[in-house]
Amino acid sequence: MLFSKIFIPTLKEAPQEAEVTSHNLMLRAGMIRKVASGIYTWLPLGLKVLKNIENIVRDEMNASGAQEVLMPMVQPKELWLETKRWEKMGPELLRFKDRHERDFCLGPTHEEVITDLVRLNIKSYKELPINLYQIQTKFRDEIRPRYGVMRGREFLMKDSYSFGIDEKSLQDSYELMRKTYKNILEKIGLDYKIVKADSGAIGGDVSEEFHVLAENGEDTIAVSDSSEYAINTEVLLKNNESIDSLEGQPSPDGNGLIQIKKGIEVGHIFQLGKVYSENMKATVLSNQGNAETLFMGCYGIGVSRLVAAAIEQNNDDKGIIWPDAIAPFHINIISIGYEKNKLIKETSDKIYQDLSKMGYEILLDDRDLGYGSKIKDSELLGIPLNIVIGNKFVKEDLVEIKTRQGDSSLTKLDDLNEILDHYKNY
RNA sequence: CGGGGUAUAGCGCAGUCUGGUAGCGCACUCGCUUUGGGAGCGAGUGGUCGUAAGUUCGAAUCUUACUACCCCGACCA
Repeated sequence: MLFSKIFIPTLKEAPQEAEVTSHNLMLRAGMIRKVASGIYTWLPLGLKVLKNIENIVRDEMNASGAQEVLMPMVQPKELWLETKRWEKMGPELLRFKDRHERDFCLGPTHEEVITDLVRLNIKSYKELPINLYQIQTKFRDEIRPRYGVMRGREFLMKDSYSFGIDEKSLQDSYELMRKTYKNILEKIGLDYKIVKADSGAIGGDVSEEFHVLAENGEDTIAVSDSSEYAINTEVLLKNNESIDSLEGQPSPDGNGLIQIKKGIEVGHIFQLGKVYSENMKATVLSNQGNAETLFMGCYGIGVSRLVAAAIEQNNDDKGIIWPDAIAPFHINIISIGYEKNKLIKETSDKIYQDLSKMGYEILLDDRDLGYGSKIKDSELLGIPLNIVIGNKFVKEDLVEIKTRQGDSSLTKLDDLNEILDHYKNY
């Protein structure tokens, strides 16, 4: 894409509304704009990243055997009455009436709708286990939305729900999702921890959170310094103990000492058991011909939150540093004098074509600006690799290859393929 | 909901104390010169100063009420 044509309204100065790094950078890089508190429009650059993450999530979910569906955002009161959540949930459940005075809510989650779907359409143990998921906009009227899309009211979430005939089936589904979530976070390229958690209001027995480690994380987690063990400090702390008192204590799993870290919760997996299926009478016939209540699990990933989390974990004072797998563009061709110098234009266009054919997402900065402006923007946007074509090319036949991390080298254009092979591990 | 803060051009700000009809930087438009770390000169565009009411000859400025947004807390997949 040509930089001069794509809609990326970057900001030189930090907007006063953003105090958190990822929020600040998403606004400055022209990824999002606010419509109301906790409600955002995604602009082309932000949307590309969002879609990249969404597609990784989708690929891994499909690979696990889960099937994609799309449920409505608007849900009728009647289903929520069945699980008693119409009364239990507070104002975070946004309720309204249609023109016939019938009550509805905006879906903050979809246990009711999915359980209704399954109980009406799955009748035999032979159709189980099944795992259905969607990637969809959720709405929760948070008490205090904050930090941009990190804690928005409207946000994109992948939520999936597994149904099985017995406890064993649930555990298998849970383990499969646990593995799938690890694959997703590793593929995106983030440093994370699986954290033992309080299952909270959703109910059920077993639950673990996936936290992306970052200094600005909202949650404080205790991790062992010598094992994989991690636990949410909310679970660990008893009567008025301070978080600091945990640091250096023996880890509860018996391995090493506790370290306190900050994390951003990007995923949560639950073994719900029969909580919802009992309330909603979701049963199938077993091989004995008996009606058996379904065992249910639910698994969420905050797709839009992952965008912010990735930035929180990967940035410097110049801007964003995207992991290759989710970068909006892999390579930025910084062409200095594009409109004025025919050789530079033709060479830039040629490289653009060649690299695009190789499967890279390419940005070509054709704007009538100097090197400084262009490299600053590229650094702000976090594009992993830059190819600079300017007067060094005209005079000495050299282009500069410069990574977002700061490595740079000059090379003849002939060597480009070889150089790029080095960065080809996307 | 409790506490704190902000609201003046697209963004960042000054002007408010001490009332006199709005300004700076960046961005944007046009022209010329520039082009390897956010270019220069010249000429321009853009604001009923968050909303409403009040005080006053006169309000961005004083008074009152309201709203929106941000931060801390409670809360939260």
